[in-house]
Amino acid sequence: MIIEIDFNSDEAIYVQLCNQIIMGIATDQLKVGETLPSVRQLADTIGINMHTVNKAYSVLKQEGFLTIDRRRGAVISIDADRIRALEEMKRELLVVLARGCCRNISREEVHALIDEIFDEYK
Amino acid sequence: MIIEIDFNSDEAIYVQLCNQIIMGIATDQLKVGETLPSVRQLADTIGINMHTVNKAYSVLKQEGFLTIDRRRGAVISIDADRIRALEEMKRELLVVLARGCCRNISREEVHALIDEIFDEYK
DNA sequence: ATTATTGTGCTATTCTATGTATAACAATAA
DNA sequence: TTATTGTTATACATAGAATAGCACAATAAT
Repeated sequence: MIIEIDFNSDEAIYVQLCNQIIMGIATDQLKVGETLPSVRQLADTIGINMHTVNKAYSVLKQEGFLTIDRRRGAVISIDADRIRALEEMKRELLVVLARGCCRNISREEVHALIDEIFDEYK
Repeated sequence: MIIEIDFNSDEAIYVQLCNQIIMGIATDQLKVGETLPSVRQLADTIGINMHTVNKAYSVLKQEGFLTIDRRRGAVISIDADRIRALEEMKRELLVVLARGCCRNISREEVHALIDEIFDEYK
């Protein structure tokens, strides 16, 4: 899987890494059970520090997107807490949709956008 | 309009302020043409520094949610660049929906969530 | 068994963002 | 005239982000 970091972004590198990996899972480019590269390996590939990758992995572990096994390394394994996920999603959507609503983006346009994105996801 | 800041949040105070004001516009609690309190006044009400409020207002001005008039102060006035707003919304939704998709949140559940939120908005 | 690689922990440093604090200025309102 | 406004500038303290180097025990590869 190709990971691209925007070093000019105001978003932290480890956050970008987390988001790209999560989007990789959503698009089925990364499948449950697959292993990610070691922190040193991925850091070398991207050209960043080992600890930055380690932080991303730690966050993903904390959020329940992967487990870290001594033997196999970082393994994709979803801990699907649907209730918490729905609550979190609503909190985030409230902010995102407010911006759109102010710009006169209609309910239908958002629905279309959702479908468009879901078609790319599994 | 009531503004509540969570000082234990990891989100910056000025970002919370921006989001609450934008959500205030979306829920029609703040209407176009209305004026916001002066930076010193609002800072005093919330119990934060003047510059923190000023930064929030500056960001909102930059993003096109209000204009700042010497005479009237900060006035709500939406600069509706729909195309840019749609692009920005898609970028944000890609990240939010990926998290939900991994947690097996269905397309229909998201649509329901969108409707639920839009019912609160204008 | 030896070597290499792994995740993890620790300390340290640099840089940036955030929030607070004063002070000052010109423009406007009272 | 006086008070308040938005704005700008500087300074300081704190926290987060990213890098760097070192070390350790556990595992994999040879």
